[in-house]
Amino acid sequence: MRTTAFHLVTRKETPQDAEIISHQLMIRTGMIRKLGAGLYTWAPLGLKVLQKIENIIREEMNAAGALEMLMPAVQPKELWQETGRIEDFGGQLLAIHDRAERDYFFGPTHEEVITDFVRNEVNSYKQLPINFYQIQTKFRDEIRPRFGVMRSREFIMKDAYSFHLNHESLVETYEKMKLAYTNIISRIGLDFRCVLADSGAIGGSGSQEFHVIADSGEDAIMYSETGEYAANLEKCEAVGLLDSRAAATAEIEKIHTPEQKTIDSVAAFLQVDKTQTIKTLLVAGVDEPVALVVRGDHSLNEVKANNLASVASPLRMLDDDEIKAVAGCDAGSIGVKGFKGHVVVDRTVANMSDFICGANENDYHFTGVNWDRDASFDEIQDIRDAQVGDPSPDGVGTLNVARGIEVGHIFQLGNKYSKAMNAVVLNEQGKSQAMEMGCYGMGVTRMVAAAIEQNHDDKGIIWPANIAPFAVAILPMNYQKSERVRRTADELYESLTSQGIEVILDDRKVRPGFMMSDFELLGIPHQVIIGDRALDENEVEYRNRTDMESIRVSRDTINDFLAEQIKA
RNA sequence: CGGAACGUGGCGCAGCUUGGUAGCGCACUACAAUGGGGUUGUAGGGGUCGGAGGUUCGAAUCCUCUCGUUCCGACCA
Repeated sequence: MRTTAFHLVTRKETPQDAEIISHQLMIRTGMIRKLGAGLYTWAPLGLKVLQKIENIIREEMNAAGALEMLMPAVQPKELWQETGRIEDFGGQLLAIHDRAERDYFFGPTHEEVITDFVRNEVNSYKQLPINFYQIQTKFRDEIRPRFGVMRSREFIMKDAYSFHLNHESLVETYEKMKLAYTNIISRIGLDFRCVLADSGAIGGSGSQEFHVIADSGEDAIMYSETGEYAANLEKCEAVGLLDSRAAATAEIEKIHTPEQKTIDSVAAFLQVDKTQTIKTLLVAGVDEPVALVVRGDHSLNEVKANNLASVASPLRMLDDDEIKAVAGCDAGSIGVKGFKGHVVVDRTVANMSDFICGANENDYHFTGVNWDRDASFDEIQDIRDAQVGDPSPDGVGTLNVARGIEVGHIFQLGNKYSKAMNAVVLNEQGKSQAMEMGCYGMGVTRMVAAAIEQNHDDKGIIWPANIAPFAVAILPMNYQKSERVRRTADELYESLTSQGIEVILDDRKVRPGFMMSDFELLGIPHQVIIGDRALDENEVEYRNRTDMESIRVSRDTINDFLAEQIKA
């Protein structure tokens, strides 16, 4: 490709509305352009990268035995009524209708459609297991799209759905998909981690997420520093920190604590460590208000709380008026002693003694509180966020934290959808049986952004070799006037192209500095600078985008040299 | 959805307080010089100021409504 025949529009200035580096660089290089909130046009340059990622995904999915197909993006509302997921997805569903006022959703995911397809196509256990996938545009009406294509509303996802006669078969395919995902992200060239995850609105029994490690990641990944354990913070088990409850040593005492409304201020006021205090949070429950109790220095894990049977879903904190009605005081003084309602305590809290809590009366706290003697709880649950330094749940090492970008999520769905939609097969005994399902998502457009987050410097993108839009950039100095430079550049271009190497030759009439800056921004892995200066010695210059060190290479051997570099 | 801000050529911004029918940088076009790190000069093209309504002799500027965008919080590939 010659730049004059390509669409290359770079920008020197950082766009004002781009927060993170990948978004900035994608706009500056001209890979994407914004059409509206969370809507992006993929320019030819961006699409090249996107398609490379798609192809890697295809190859690995095919190799893992999955079958590519394509389902409609627009889905009849009736399908969603069958599974009752309209509520789960809520406002994220883009509702549309046709001229006859029939209702549709623009698909945010395709469990319903595939299950409908399979219930009609698959009738016998002999057709199982089977795994279908597609690479397709999805739409989720995100409340807050941001970070360019990292969290856009319209995006491209690879989604796969597997069907099985039994759980063992599901697990087998699940493991295959896990391996395929590992291969895909490795081939793309990114540093990632597979972690335990909450299944959220998709549902099912078990799931794992694939996170590309990057400081700008929206998720916190907890991992054992010395072991194998890794989990999304929202899923990461927080072990109880006290082995057993010490005997009570203090008498309960009501203390006047004027204007002390936060754990920090109460602890400072009473001159105790925050670990001696507890925090009581009131949320809406299924039957009655629920008090969720965590240690003062811990934070409530809302995903875990949301998953509790006694807690109303979605999780909702009581507002000031409700708190007053339930506890008889304001939010800063709630406590467990005398609390009327369902009380859920964190594992750590269950083992505390002589602790401090609110007195359910404004400006008063209790000290020396002890379970059984002074207060009681209904359940012990893991409801807090794990913290750096906590013991790893698998007993190996302690936890540390990293930021991650979720690029993939695999689920063991079980029969949630097949039961709801009556997707059954006849088993060997001729009996009707709901199929077991797995589903496996991967954010294709997000992967592009994640790759940039992980591979850039102050000059621009540094593409991993397997997804670079071009492998080689030929940068001729004074292409327009120097016959010699022009001929050398053209010859090299033809030669590399004929070998199937993707080359971009910058034949624009621009100054050297401009051209070099542009290609540093674009991040093409291998760059060849052709100028009269080196040609005087029958040489050209080679630079690798990673280290940017110039190497003089003979004009006669540059072709082989490049082929070697690309292979390496 | 709650909180904040912004909307002026393709991009980044000034002008708005103290109304008098638009300006700067980048980009773009032409010519010339330059020719190894976003060079320089000259000459150009392009906007009626998000939209609607109002106040006024007169509105980018004041008022009202509306649409859009972005940022901070709860969701997800």
